Amino acid sequence: LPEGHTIRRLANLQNKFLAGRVVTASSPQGRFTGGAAAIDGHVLRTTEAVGKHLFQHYRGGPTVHIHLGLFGKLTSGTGEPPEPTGAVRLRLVAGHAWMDLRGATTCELIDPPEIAVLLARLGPDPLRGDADPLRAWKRISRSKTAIGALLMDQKVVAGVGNVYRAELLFRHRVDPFLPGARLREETWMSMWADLVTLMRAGVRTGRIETVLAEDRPRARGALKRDEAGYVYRRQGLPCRVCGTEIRTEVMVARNLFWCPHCQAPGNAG
DNA sequence: GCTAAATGTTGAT
DNA sequence: TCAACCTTTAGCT
Repeated sequence: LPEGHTIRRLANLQNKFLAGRVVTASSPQGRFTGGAAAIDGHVLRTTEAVGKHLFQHYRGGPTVHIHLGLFGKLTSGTGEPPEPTGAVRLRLVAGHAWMDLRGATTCELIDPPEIAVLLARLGPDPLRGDADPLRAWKRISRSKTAIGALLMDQKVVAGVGNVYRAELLFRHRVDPFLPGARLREETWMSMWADLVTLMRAGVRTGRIETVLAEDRPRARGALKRDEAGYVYRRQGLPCRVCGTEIRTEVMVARNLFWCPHCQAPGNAG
C-alpha cells in the first residue's frame, strides 16, 4: 500500500524493464479493454511519477494514468508472465518483462489538458528536483487546519501518506493538532528537507525507516519491521525517546499516531 | 478458512 | 461526513 516513495520505485522499475519497448497490452479482467487496445503495440516512452500518481506515456500519444488508491497493486517480473489470476485490470508484456495492475482506484487514458488539470491541484512532490517547499508553506501558513491534516492533503504536499505524516511530525516534535498558521517557517523548511531525505531513502530501500541510530534499540543489524518507525502503529507502546505511551486518534479518516509528551499540545517544533 | 483492517481518493449527501 | 472503489494480508479460528 503505497506512499510516494513506492510509486516512484514502481516508475523506476517500469522505466528499467518496459520503457523503450513495444508493449502488448490486455485487460484480462475486462474493465480496461478499450484502454489496453489503445496502447497495444505502442512503445512505452517513459513512466512518470508525481506524488501518488503514475503516468505511462506512449509514443504516438496515449497516456495511461494509474492511481493505486488504498488497495491497488502493481506486480511485475521477467520471464514468462504467469497465468493471470484474480482481477488483473491491465497486463503489459514487453520484451521478456511483464506488469500486472489490480485493484487500482484509477486506470484510465488521459490527455494533456486533463494531465495539466490534475497536476495543477497537486502540491510540490519532495521526490522531484523542481519541487518548491515555499508553495506548500503558502498554504500551511495561512491555514487554521491542523498540520497533521495538512500533511495528508495532496494539494499541500504530493506523495506524503499516513506513515510519513506521523513519523515526520514526531521527528520534528510537532504537535499534530497545531494549526498550520502556528507552525514556524523554519520548522517547515527543516521538515521539508527531512522529507526529501526520508523519501529518497524510501525509494532506495523500498520501506519507510525513520528512526535515528541513537534511538534504535540495537546498535547493529537489520531493523525489525516494528523498529522502523517512532510512532506509526505503536499505540500503547513506550515512546522510543521519552517512554510515554504512544497515542492514536483518527485524523482525516486515517489513524494518526503521536507521542503526547514529545509532541505536546502547542509544540511547534 | 474467515474477518477486519490497511500507507487513498472521489463523489454524493 | 460517509459510502464506494476492490485487493491483500494479519490475526484470528
